[in-house]
Amino acid sequence: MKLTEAEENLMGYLWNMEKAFMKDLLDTFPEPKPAPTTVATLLRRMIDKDFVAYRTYGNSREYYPLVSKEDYFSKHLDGLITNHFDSSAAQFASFFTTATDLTTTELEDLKTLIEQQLKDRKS
Amino acid sequence: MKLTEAEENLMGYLWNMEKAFMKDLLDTFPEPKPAPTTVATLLRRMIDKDFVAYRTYGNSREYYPLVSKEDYFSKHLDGLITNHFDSSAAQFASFFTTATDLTTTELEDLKTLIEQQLKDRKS
DNA sequence: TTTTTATCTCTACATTTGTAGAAACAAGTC
DNA sequence: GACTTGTTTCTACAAATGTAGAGATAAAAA
Repeated sequence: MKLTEAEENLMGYLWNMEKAFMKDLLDTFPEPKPAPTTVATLLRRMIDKDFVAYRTYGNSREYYPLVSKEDYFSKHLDGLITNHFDSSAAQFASFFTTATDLTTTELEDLKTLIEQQLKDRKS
Repeated sequence: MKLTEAEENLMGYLWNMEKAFMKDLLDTFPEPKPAPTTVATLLRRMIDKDFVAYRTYGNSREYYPLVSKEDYFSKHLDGLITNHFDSSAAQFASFFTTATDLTTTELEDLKTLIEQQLKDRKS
């Protein structure tokens, strides 16, 4: 099961806020804000898909993600790599570093990160 | 303009083959193959969206991509990073290296690649 | 040249997606 | 207690998507 674009967008807010009431979500949307019923519908669908759950507080609900951003995008990436990069994460990585316009500093940071990760594995 | 999932899948074949006739595309699909008219419809929509064009050879057409896989995914990535990683490619990169299960060798290759890229920039 | 095969266009249709009004309620405000 | 506000459910509906039949046609095969 996958989120649609509108749902994914809303989910983005929810990931940032960790948990939120309808009102908070609506506030987060930039103008022009969608109708409250629109957000309600999206939330409902996301609940049906088991991406979101909620706790009831009085008359309203506090929504929260059931799937972490990491897990979600990890799967997303995985699908992308499987379908379009010969299932090779390395191939994708190589594509990524060339396609994105990382600054020199960012590249250096990335290198450090990789070195760190390599070091961690040795243990 | 964006490709839908079914279209993107078909586009994947086209990118691999560089150019292809209807028949070749159909052959590429794994069982159960879609109806030829289904593929025809997808191609037509992709042509309308300017992602594909064709040369006429006799009675049939040789289709080819108008957008490179690199450009396409570059934009895709860009959108993803903008919307969910604070517009920071570095942040995404860091997520990527942890989320994907790169082998040690792949990590080393990636490191080499980055070093190469850093070296290239210095000139 | 009759038949078969491949391809293309047009049309169709069920689902999914994006968006939201109408109506029901509960909680807070006057 | 009547009114306003926030929230939810139900229902709706246009547009996008996935999938493909019917029919026209042209090339290839028999």
